[in-house]
Amino acid sequence: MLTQTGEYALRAMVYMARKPGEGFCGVKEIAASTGVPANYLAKILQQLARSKVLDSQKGFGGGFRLNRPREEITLFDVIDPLERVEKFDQCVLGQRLCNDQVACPLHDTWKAIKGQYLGSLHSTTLQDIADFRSKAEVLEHKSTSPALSKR
Amino acid sequence: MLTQTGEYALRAMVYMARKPGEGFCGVKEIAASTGVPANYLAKILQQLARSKVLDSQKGFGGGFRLNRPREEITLFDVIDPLERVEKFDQCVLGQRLCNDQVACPLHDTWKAIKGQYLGSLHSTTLQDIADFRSKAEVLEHKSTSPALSKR
DNA sequence: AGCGAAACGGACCTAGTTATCCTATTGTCG
DNA sequence: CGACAATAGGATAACTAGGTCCGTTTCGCT
Repeated sequence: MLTQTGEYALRAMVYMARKPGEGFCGVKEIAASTGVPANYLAKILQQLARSKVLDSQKGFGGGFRLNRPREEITLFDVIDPLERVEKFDQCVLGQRLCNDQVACPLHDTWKAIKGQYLGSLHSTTLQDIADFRSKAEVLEHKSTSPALSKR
Repeated sequence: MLTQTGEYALRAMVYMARKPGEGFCGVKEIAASTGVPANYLAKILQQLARSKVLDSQKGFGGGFRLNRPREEITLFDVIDPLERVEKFDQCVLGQRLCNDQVACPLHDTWKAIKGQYLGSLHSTTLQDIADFRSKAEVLEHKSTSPALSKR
């Protein structure tokens, strides 16, 4: 479903999206909080920076931060630069020619499955994830919730 | 979305499901028709035989065949024995404890995405795929279609 | 200007997946 | 029974993804 790399990227992005404030956060901090190997995470974040999802800053006090507001970054934006998405366009049965007109037996079925998946990735933003509150939290703050007025 | 191995398995199974007759088909035949490396395909089919999706027969005239009627084999049955499905149960964010009660921020979202995918795999049978007719075929046989009376 | 903290980039190592090859083993046919 | 055709299964090679290491560059701070 997700490669290890894609999963790591998601962990880091969710971490950053949920962290209050606008400052840069360092690789070490993110790695420690998400359990991702620091050196490898650095590579991943560099790729995300290259694809303009993240913004990076060298030197003291530097690190990474979201390059756009949370609600404008989808799960697709995070995963797309890291996984072999070109395979998505290729026919599962290996036919050279396979499209809506000339289709392999699996085409319609697989197109639907693929569509659902990509649709979900495209329609879910980091905002949606960041807004999440566990049931425990919801119960705890049910009556006197200041956090919900954020919006 | 699918590993190479899973894709190859699907190709072979669709081929067998669409092939008329009940006899065994050899690895070489399937490999030639689906473009899958023959030796590797043999390994895959052996695994599918071990997981009771296929039936195998050694010796002259031997090969593989579906172990159950087409309509009782789902895409999930084909892919499940070959891919690391245990990962599906693990929290994407890496939390040791993550379930409906105590959940990570991604839990609900990812559960939905996963559910759609697995649901599709479970609800699509080889019969559904085998029944497929391309638009060209549909047009060709539109008026005098004997094939549709199969059911 | 000099120091240290960070990302950047390249080289390299490791492990898992994909693919090949070779030797059994088991079946059919003459 | 012997020849042959097929799967079964083990060993191994090739490739790719995952992961580490180290020197370089860029920045903030004093």
